[in-house]
Amino acid sequence: MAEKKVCETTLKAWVGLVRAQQALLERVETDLKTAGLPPLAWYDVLLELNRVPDGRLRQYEIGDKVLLNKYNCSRLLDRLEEEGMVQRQSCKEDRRGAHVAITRDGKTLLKKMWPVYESAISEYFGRHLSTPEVGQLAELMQRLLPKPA
Amino acid sequence: MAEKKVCETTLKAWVGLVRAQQALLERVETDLKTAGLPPLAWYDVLLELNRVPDGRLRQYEIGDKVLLNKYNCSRLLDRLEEEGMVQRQSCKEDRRGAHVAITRDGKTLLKKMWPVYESAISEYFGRHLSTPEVGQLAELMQRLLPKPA
DNA sequence: AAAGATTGAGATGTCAATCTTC
DNA sequence: GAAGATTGACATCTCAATCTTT
Repeated sequence: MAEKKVCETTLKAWVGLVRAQQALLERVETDLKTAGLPPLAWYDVLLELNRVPDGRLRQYEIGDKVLLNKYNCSRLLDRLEEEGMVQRQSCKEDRRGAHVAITRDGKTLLKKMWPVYESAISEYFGRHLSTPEVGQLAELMQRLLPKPA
Repeated sequence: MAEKKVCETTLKAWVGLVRAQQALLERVETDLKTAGLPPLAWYDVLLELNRVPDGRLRQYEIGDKVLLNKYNCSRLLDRLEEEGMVQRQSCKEDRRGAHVAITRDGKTLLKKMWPVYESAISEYFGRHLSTPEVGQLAELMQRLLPKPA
């Protein structure tokens, strides 16, 4: 609880970070929508599911990885399941919860979204930074993330 | 329309930027809520109004500065007005729209929110970066913002 | 027709309460 | 009691339609 003051440059960096990321995300979402594709949140969830060998995770694991609270996670998965992108499966080891598995349609959607997403990242983000700059930025962002400990 | 590919480090920086900013904002909002204060969006609007000499702006000017679309701007100002933080005034020069003016209560709220906000920025953001790093970050973010031209 | 702004309807987010299993 | 998850009620966001003035 240090309650320290903040210098002018720090404030400028903070405001820049918030505004830039906000504007960037908005552009990416617009591109996805224009292409008739679902929002980035869908991509995030499907990507995490696709990463693991058996293509399924517990709901709370998804929530942790994608930075979703439990309410939103429940409801986002409702929509994904309704559209057939994931499937909830009862969990033998822990009957409180369920597994969430990516479906074939979910994998197909992932493949359809990536080109649009990648193109947007390049156009609005990568294009404006040099190689050392993205390295530096990646390192700084890593440090700002909450400790996983 | 370059449609370029994106290298691994760029992707890492992008994901880090999104995740870090998301986590940071969430912590700041939590601190404000814990202190019994309204969300950051209120602060942003009131701050912009407080910046200008006569303490009032057209609605679309606020929308531009705070990166709000017109729907949200209308409704956010409804809430601010309902709580007596701003006041809509008819605009003589352009009768399509109105001026939005910050009230005495609005200024008071601004003063109450800042210590909590500043403390959160320091704790979650400034604390983790060196002076040259915040400078670099500010510069990069500036470059990523949409051109004002 | 375009710009500034509002509104209704529907989608999504949030909080507190609840349920089941650990 | 705590963890995983769901649900109802309410807040907020989003889109399309609308209105007025330029």
